[in-house]
Amino acid sequence: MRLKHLYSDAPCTLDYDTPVQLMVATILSAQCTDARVNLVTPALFCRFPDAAALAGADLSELEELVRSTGFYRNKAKNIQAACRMIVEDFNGSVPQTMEALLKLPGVARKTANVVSAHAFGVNLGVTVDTHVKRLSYRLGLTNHTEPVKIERDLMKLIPQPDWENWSIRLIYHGRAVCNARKPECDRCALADLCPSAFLAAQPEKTVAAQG
DNA sequence: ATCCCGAGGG
DNA sequence: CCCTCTGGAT
Repeated sequence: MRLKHLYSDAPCTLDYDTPVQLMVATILSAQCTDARVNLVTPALFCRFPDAAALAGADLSELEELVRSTGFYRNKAKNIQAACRMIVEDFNGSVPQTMEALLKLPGVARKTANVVSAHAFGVNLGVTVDTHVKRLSYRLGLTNHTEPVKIERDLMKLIPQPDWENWSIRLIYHGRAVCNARKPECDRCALADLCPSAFLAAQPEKTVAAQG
């Protein structure tokens, strides 16, 4: 199995003006679809365009602006705290190491991976989220259930010289094509190699089979 | 009802 | 491991 063949027609970049905006949008995307994040970010970044503005924002106004993305109280508080830390400790820029990124409130491994890959073109690791787990399991890329072991297995399959964006591609493919409810095997580049593809005609059995 | 590019805390 | 936080789409 060569992951080189895992090409989706999905964009591997998120179009935001600055790394700070990308980080904010990524925090907002937790347990929330991109479409809804894209609905709130224009007004959000018009009102509070950078880390300094977000750091000084009125918290309740910030909460209202991001309300529809869910978990909005946590997200607003974390975004503001992260931006304050960026202003005070990181010279106004999103830090570029995993160690520093993890210090930002609301940023853990998954968000750090996505921010780094999108904003800086550097993969700090393979993000093993619910989508990547499902995709890896269906494709038989791993026998394991622990994210650390799945990550290790995936690392072996990713072409190392140019593995930038692979973390993102895996997530996106798992979300958009190899999705939980109705996997779109007819537009999956790996369908002919996938032991689960034939179940696509019976989506309820596919989901049940994944446990 | 179930899920969504999760994080933080116990 | 568990739980909580939240709104919206399907």
